[in-house]
Amino acid sequence: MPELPEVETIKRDLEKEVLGKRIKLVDVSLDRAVRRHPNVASFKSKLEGHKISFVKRRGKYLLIGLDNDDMLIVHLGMSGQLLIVKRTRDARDAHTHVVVRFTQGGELRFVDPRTFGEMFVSSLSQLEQIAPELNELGFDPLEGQMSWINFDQLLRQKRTKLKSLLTDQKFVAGIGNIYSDEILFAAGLRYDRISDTLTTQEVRRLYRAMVETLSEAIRHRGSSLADEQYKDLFGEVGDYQSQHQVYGRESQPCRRCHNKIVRLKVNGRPLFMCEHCQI
DNA sequence: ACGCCCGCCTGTAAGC
DNA sequence: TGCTTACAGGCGGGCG
Repeated sequence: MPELPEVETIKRDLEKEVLGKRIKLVDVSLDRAVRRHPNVASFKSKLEGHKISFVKRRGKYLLIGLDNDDMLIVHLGMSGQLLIVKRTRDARDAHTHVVVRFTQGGELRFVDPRTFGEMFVSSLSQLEQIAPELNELGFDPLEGQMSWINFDQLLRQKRTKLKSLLTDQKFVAGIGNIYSDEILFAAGLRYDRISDTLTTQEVRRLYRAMVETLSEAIRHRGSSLADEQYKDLFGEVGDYQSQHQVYGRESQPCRRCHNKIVRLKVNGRPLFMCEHCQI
């Protein structure tokens, strides 16, 4: 579920809410939520007593730094939520698997019905051992440095359909099924165009579409689809779904040309596009 | 080496 | 009405 804009929204709010707080105790009610650890106790003991020193995002991962070399790393999978709760006696939502309580009061709850999400603790130096995929992430579309010229070189090193490439975390980190469709529409490109055959102008359009779509989505605090799985730290839904051009708009008129948006199944996943605007 | 499919889970909603 | 089936934002592993 949560892609870069949703994770970034959570990251920014986490910075305001948990920076400097000390972890008093950790309660794990589903072992699977901390499955990278040999046992629950090893997860708890790495957190309890430590103070939170930074919050970062890498792709769809949240990194919550501690006052030693360790980080609490969170991946929300498809249905994970992080919630800040001020009153710790308030009833926990169903599927609350991990609770991190602070000495200053309040707690952070990890809720995840489908259990694809997870939490684990690692230092930077242990990451390669514990979670190698984090070290293999591609560039972050919103972290400066990259220009469309670099992007052009990266695209030409591959011969892959654009949809697969945009959702490949090793190529570019943070884009999933929703935003790849929105980006391709904004760029006016079909999902099955091959990455090393784009014209210079098309590469520029794709790069621009990627940066602008993701930035706009963050401005709207992410997308919450019909089932409202995505909620921010405070349990509020995002707003960007109202700006979607294609995702979830099957058979509705394209906002640009008024042709019907089509829904396809590509690599086993739903894909939405305008066959007139995307070439 | 790469692309594609499956499985991991559970809640929801459509279909019969 | 109620049971069954398909499907969903992600990702890693295995197969061809």
